[in-house]
Amino acid sequence: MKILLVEDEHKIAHSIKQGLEQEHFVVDIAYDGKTGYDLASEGLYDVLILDRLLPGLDGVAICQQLREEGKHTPILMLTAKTQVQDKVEGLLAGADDYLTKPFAFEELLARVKALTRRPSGMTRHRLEVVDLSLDTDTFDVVRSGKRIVLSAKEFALLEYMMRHHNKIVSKEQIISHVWNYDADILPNTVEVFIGYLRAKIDRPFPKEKPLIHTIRGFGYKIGEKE
Amino acid sequence: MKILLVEDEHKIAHSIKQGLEQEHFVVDIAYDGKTGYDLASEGLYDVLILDRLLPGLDGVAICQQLREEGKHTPILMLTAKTQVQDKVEGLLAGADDYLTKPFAFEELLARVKALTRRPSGMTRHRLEVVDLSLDTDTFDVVRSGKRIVLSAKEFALLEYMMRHHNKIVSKEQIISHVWNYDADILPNTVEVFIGYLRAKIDRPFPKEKPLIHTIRGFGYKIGEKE
DNA sequence: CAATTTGCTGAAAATCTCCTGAAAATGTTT
DNA sequence: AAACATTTTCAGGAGATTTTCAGCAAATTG
Repeated sequence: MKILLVEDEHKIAHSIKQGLEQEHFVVDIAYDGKTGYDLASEGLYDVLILDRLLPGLDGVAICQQLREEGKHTPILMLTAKTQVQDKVEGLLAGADDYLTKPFAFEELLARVKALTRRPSGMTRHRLEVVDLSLDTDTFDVVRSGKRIVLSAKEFALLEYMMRHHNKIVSKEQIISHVWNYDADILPNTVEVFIGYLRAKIDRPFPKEKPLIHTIRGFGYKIGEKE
Repeated sequence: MKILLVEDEHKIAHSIKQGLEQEHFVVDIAYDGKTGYDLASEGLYDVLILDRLLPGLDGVAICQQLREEGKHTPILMLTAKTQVQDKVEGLLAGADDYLTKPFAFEELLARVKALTRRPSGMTRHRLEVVDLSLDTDTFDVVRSGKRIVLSAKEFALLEYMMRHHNKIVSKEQIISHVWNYDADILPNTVEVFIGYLRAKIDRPFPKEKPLIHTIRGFGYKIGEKE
């Protein structure tokens, strides 16, 4: 789960980033509206957190522009003011939720989670593929009743693949969704992590069919067949 | 938005119909598989909701048949059991989503909405020529309901030809579009790959007319006639 | 009907992709 | 700072794909 945080106050930005990373989100920061907009429009993020007041392009403007382009990434808007006026403006611009500063981190977290959950229906924090399940709330990963312990990156990779089960995902897609945008990662790194996942979720279950498949020349796929 | 609901239990069918109508969907009901299939194949519906277990033709069978005919109306499958086997079977048959009974109506609604949303949100990347279809998103290639596995270059070549179906494409055009601009490729390489494609998409279907045609002196063409 | 061109095909050669063990770099805990 | 875990790069090799080559068949030309 990748989040873009657009916030000009470095201190606040970093503390939020850190908090979200402890919750296993991948977080990129943009310190001004322009770069924020540029990054957001690539469409690689699952949630955007926009500050209402920003140097250059402000939160509402970014929001509006993205919506006009047909992008509907969930947006959480942060604002200093409590004014009803602001809230209305933000929602009109296309924001999905609103949070007034100062706020408790827990509150931010709750709303971000609500936004990430929304597209897949009601309360859904569990991904399942055949006999493998992954819980994005508790970070439990279980196959055939057995608990599996994963590292942060392994978890992020598996989550991404499970969100796209039965679809082929290329190494490039994986890199841009699972790693930060400024990370300079070789395709081989993905291969290595696929290897780690196989060692943990396929090899220990020789009775079951393997779930991770490589489609040579295209990428990888998680699912039962092929 | 028009929905076809194929469900033999009248009570359930009506309560679902009523709920969806409150959400401004237009809902038709078929109480058995045969009529369900007949109605569905007219292609007038935006979403199909199929019960897994039906008198006569069951949900999976309907699903399979429709897909083989190249119809890709989004399908939501309802199944009584939680069995992994069932889910897999349904998805293999070509369902887009499934829901296990009993379910909360809200959940059904959420999924139906998700299915109706998809076409507007994401453009279906599917190319079709007669009974051959190629999905540039999932990389699935299917002819007459049969999956065809292609290598990366074969896929790229077929994609290019299908984007220009019924048009003649020269070997030079193919080279410059399917290979990198700096690749130094002999025309014969294209001939070889055309051979590979024929072996995979024409030869295994002797009952159908071949789709790949050589126009001596000019190039190749993909399409029904000539 | 020869002579030439164009395309097909089997098989060899060249190249590329992916996997893996291990080392290096980075991060975390104690 | 040491011990440990995680992330990332590197290098070698197995196997699949891509590309070339060479001989043959079919069409075209004169």
